[in-house]
Amino acid sequence: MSIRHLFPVQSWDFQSGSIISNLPPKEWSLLSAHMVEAQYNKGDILFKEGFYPNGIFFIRKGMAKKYRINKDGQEQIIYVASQGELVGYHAVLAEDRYPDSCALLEDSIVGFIPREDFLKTIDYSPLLSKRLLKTLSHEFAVLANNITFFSQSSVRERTALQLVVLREKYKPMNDKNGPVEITMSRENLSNLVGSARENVVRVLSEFKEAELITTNGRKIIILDVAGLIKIANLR
Amino acid sequence: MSIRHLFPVQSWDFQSGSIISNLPPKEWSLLSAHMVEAQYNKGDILFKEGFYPNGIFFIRKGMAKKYRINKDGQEQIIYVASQGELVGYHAVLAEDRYPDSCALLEDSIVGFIPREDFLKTIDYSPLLSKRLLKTLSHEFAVLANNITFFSQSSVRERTALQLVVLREKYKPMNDKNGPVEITMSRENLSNLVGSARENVVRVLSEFKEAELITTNGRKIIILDVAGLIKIANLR
DNA sequence: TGCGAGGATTGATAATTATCACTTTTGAAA
DNA sequence: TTTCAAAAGTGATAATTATCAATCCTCGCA
Repeated sequence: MSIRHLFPVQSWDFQSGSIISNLPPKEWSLLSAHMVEAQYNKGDILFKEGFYPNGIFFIRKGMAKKYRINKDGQEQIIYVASQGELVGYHAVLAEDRYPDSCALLEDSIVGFIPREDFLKTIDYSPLLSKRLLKTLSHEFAVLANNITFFSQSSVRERTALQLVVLREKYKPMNDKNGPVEITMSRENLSNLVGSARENVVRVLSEFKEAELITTNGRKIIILDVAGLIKIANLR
Repeated sequence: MSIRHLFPVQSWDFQSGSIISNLPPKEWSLLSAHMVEAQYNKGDILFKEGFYPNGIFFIRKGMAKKYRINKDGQEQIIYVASQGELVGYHAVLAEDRYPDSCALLEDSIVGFIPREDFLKTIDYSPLLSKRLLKTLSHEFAVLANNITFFSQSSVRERTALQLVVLREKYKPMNDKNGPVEITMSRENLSNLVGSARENVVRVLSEFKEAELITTNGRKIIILDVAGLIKIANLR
């Protein structure tokens, strides 16, 4: 079931996949000349905040979290990147250290493109430049959304929203018919929602009671997206 | 007094001014070919969320807030842009509506550059493209900072941080020696901090008691930046 | 120079969220 | 299967933040 008529998915999604999808052959061969694909395990770290970047990453299969850890060790997940998305390009383009860290949420296949190839392809291709400008500008809108929502919504609303957003990301891993299963630890979910685990768990219990979701072991199964969207109370 | 050794100013500032500062003559003449400069009054609106952009704005003198308003009418200030900064380019580059609104915080002089000239200059100038990519990527880091700080810090910490950030923005309007005066309504300050006016006022009273700040009428005068930075408790 | 509307402040209290302590459940390994 | 460490869930309570109701100040304007 698509929810585009009920919920502005794109307002919460970077759509970084569109940067390289259907790139002309010449561009793609320049970019992927030295691309190395590798298998990663759940929990593996692609890059860490504060380090200088050597290249960018392409998530061919799997899912990753972009997050920051504050001085108290508290983690905040900024974004969940899924299949087809690029990560790690901000630091390269800003000519700066990584502003966040990135770890895999499940076993994944990830391509690595060296910094030089990425920059060279940008120099060669106005199309790639344009696409990057477009995606980065769109990301601004997504993050502005996030800031507003974070500062003005309750834990209950934020949890409902994140479940709706996660549902979109976990869709490709699920049976096309049938409800979407989200396999994310309560710890990660609360770091995404930006609240303590206990609070998020209590909200989940409430949602379960209201039959908006159900659980199977540790998995969260979304039963009523429309209901969750209503609770998220966007506008 | 510079606080760069105490506080990472750049982590909280878009630095969009660097996009057009010292642009080569040819680029600048293309970009500014039809630029119109105008005087605006405090409170005037440059653009509104949801509208399609016709061009970008250059704040020659003054200050503007970028903000979003949620369905309850609650305003969240995303960013305060000051002298020398560009605003409104995200929507043009994303080929989308404005993700936020922008209003002037004081009487200002603002230049308007038509969409077409901006895009044409980007097409012509790899340098401008590069600078935009760099600035947009840097903005990502700033917003990621904001999200983390918003979700993990108390109103007291957030208020201290914003005062430090605002001090930098209000510096140019103040006597080079002497402390910096911030002329911002408590309403705007609390919309920036992301809390109710009353809470922010109480925090200000506490800061005043501790002689970190003082007030003169409605103006806030920063007396002890180092103390505020300590309270902001960054890392 | 005094007036008044809007902005700033304070106090009291309700609602939300964080934290700590503990029990139950889960799922992977023996 | 059985076991057990880690994850999930629950309850009680503290801390923070929001909200409502007043009152006090400021500053532009008559």
